[in-house]
Amino acid sequence: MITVDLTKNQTLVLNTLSRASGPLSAYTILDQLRAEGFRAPLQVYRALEKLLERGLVHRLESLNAFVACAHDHDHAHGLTAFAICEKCGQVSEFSDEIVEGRLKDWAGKSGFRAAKTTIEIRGNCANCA
Amino acid sequence: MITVDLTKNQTLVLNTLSRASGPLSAYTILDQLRAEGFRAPLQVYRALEKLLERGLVHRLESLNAFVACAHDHDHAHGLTAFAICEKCGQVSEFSDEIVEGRLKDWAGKSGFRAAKTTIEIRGNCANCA
DNA sequence: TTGACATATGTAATAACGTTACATATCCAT
DNA sequence: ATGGATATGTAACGTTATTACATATGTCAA
Ligand SMILES: [Zn+2]
Ligand SMILES: [Zn+2]
Ligand SMILES: [Zn+2]
Ligand SMILES: [Zn+2]
Repeated sequence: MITVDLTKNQTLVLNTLSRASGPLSAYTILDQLRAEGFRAPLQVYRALEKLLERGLVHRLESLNAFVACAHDHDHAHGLTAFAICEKCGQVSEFSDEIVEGRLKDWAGKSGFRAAKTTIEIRGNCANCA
Repeated sequence: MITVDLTKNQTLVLNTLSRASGPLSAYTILDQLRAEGFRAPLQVYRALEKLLERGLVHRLESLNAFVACAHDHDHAHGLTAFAICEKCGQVSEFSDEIVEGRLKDWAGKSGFRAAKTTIEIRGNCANCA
């Protein structure tokens, strides 16, 4: 398994997300990286694009925000679901083969060719509920 | 079962979505309703808010867009999943009790209190694949 | 080494999506 | 009639994402 090095900007963005306790918007990342020389949103979006491709970062569609992958290595993701606490911002990442299978079954029966699936549960985590 | 009448603006927005062949953004709805006197985004967002509460409209988080509910009556929704064709824009709405149960199980084990769950499959429909 | 190509970066401007604030109107129950 | 709840009108603003164009850097083959 080959691992391509991250570029400078990709590394800065990934480190910012990894240090954060919850999801960050692209503009929050930008603000946190101004000290490192970032000046424009595109610098963040371009880095995010590559990090997303490699599965090192996930986009939370219901939040328009991004999180570092909870897994510590660059593994292939199956279908990943996210539980997002609306109080403390904590995000839990989990997979369920049965859910994945059922959605695959639906796609098979319907002739739908799935490219990307989003599962996001909004609510309150055990600590906050 | 009581049914509260929709207001004028709610009716206009719902009709616009019902006539559309796919999801519409709030600003597209606004543009289509300028002839009816709409002038500002808030007129659309306020109508959408009520329509979403009543389950007559759904928000597609991964698209920042809205669709009329595919069911012709104002029924209670279980967990609803959406399959969105990225080529023709067609949206299929379906439910799966097993998926719903598995996610509930995960929440139960984790102590997570779910408020709203989003499932969206992006890809190509049978006609477009 | 040089030129050609792909990839990465810098910057400004603009587009797209959503909310806050405040004023006015309408409906309905007392 | 009047007070409160709901709906509407309008402007201004805030947030999220993309387009366009220029510059820089790395790789590879001639
Ligand atoms: Zn992950
Ligand atoms: Zn929490
Ligand atoms: Zn529906
Ligand atoms: Zn299609």
